[in-house]
Amino acid sequence: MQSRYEVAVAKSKLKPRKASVSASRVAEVAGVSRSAVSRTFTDGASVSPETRAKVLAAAEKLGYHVNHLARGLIHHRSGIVCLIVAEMQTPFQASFVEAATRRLQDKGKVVMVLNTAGQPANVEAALRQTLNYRAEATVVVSGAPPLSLVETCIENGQRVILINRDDAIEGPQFLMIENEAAATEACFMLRRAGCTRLAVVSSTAGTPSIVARETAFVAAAKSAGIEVAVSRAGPTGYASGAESARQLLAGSNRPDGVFCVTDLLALGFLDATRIEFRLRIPEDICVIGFDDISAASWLGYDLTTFRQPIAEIADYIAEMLDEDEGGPAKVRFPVHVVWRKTVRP
Amino acid sequence: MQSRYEVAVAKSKLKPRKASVSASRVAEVAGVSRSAVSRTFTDGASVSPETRAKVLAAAEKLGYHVNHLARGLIHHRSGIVCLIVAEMQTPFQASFVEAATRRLQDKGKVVMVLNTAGQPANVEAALRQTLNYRAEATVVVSGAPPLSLVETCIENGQRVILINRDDAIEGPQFLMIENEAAATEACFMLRRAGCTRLAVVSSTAGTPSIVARETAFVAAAKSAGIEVAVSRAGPTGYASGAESARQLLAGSNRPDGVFCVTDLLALGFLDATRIEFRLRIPEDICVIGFDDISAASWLGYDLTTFRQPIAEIADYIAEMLDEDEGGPAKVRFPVHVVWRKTVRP
DNA sequence: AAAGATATTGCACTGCTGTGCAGATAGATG
DNA sequence: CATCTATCTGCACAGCAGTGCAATATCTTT
Repeated sequence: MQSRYEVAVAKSKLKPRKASVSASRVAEVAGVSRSAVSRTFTDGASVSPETRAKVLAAAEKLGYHVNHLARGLIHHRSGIVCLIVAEMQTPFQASFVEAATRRLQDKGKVVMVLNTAGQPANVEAALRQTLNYRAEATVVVSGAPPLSLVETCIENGQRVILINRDDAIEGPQFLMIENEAAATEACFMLRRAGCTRLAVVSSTAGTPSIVARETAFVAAAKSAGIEVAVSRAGPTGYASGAESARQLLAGSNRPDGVFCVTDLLALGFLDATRIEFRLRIPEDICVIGFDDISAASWLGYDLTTFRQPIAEIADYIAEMLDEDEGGPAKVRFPVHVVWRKTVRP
Repeated sequence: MQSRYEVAVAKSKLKPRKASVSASRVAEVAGVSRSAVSRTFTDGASVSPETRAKVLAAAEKLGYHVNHLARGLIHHRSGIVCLIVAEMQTPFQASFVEAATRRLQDKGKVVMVLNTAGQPANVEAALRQTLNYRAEATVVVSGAPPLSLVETCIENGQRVILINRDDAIEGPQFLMIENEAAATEACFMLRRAGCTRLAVVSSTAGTPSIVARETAFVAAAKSAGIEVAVSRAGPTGYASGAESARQLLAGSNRPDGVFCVTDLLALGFLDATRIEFRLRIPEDICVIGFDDISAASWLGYDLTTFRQPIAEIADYIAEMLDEDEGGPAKVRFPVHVVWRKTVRP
């Protein structure tokens, strides 16, 4: 009894929801068979012009739209691409989502955004959703996916693309930014500007990108015989950058060249340095950021930074999903220096 | 022959794509009927503990996940909510998408993001996609939807939610920000700070929100007997704000109180004012923005602005979609002043 | 132990669309 | 006019999962 009752409740909650018009309804109105309707909306199918016209007229009149859920069921292709992302209100992530949705739509795909809200546990739930909706591909922009689930996705015919990760697993495609090369270049740029006391401003987030940039910068400096001060004041953001400035500049041995692993960190660092410590940039301290978010080019900042090739990555993903064969397992994208005014030339 | 050939080509393009595991496969492995599998994954259905265990074991082993496309087909509920949005890399839009995806996911929905890429024509295509995927609801965050299509959506049982629009049409729900009240308040704040020469910095975008704020500010000033200088230097963004500063401050009768209809405009205005004209804020000019994007609270800006209740709106949408009956046709959300340092108290 | 109540289970049908196949129609050709 | 062919058309089945209904198994009660 109990369970019956629950069923009833569930049913009433999963209310009918006025059914939408189907192909059979259109066929009825147009006076043709349902097959004819289906063929009218299938590229390259054989329908006479008259039938086609009748169908289109009826469809227009009824407001018929092909049910992609049913279509996907047959073709084993839902047309859905999932984007798993956290912190999507931050400039960099937001730009990526924007670029990806645009490019994928151009290729006829549709994007489902799964927000992990920063909770690592949610990544698993998100991957399960990609399976539930039979997504053709999943792009993991942030977060650490459970590898066993990634394997399940691949076994189920899904393409899996991991951005800026480097796990030891066969199957997914890895798209990576040349973080190390950029960090090494940053070190070189600062040294050439005459900086001798280097620091790196990082965060406690510990994502692969952040760690790679931080580590590579320290290594590059070390190989030039320079010890680097590392500051991680909190999560990756403006406030942490400002806090790092307070920590690094309070001491006596203050740095004169700083690499911030993210533009947001850099902007916070810049503001605190100028406003709270009244230091001049780049005269007293040179600063380099990473990402080239739009605020980096604002009048008050003019931040020298590295541009991530967001559009190129989005293009690459869209192109690749269009092809039958997946591309190479690992692709690295170069970053480019954007020279502005926070480093002496 | 021609068409047959095309069919063949199309078929080869719509390649099989390794089929994913289905309930019948699980039933086979578990040694039960397909119904039992279905019941195991249906809340409140009647299955014995042993059967359930066998099914779960087989499902786990095979990596089975219920096909929500098929499930949606039966229930007439896809679980999909569409967000139609443009310019989603801007701070405000990005925050809204973030909040909406999070709240809707909490309610068991999944969000499909349709990027109109700023092309008005794409709004129509986006609405068609919502119909194709049988979305339960569509939230139009930006862009002007063709009203006839909106009607089609509603006739097909879809909920349609328009943000900051005011069209004369029955059916959709309108969620609106108290733009007028805020703009009027902004005028009052500036006058109380002793400003006598007012200006409004707007944009050429002409979206309803922008226009409403601009118009209400001008009207409020007029009723106080003040003529307002209006500047629209370009699209809604930092660069236009800076350009507006150049236009407004170049003349002799420079304003001493400025309402920028968007924070991005305000930040551009602030920077150009301070850096290029060497004016002090708030001593020489008071500035008020709108949105309370995160950059507004950065050290260098400290912008007095209005906070849009993003979280509340997202909550409201999520709650409302959960209920059977749609809420009232129009709901207005209040905005709150965030006092910082760009207006004299 | 027999009858009645209850919990499970499987069958078969539904929802929506795509498509192979066979039959029908129209057009071309000798 | 008869025959062949190219083009359409409709039937029927497939793809996946949910569910009413009837049959079966299990347990309770007298």
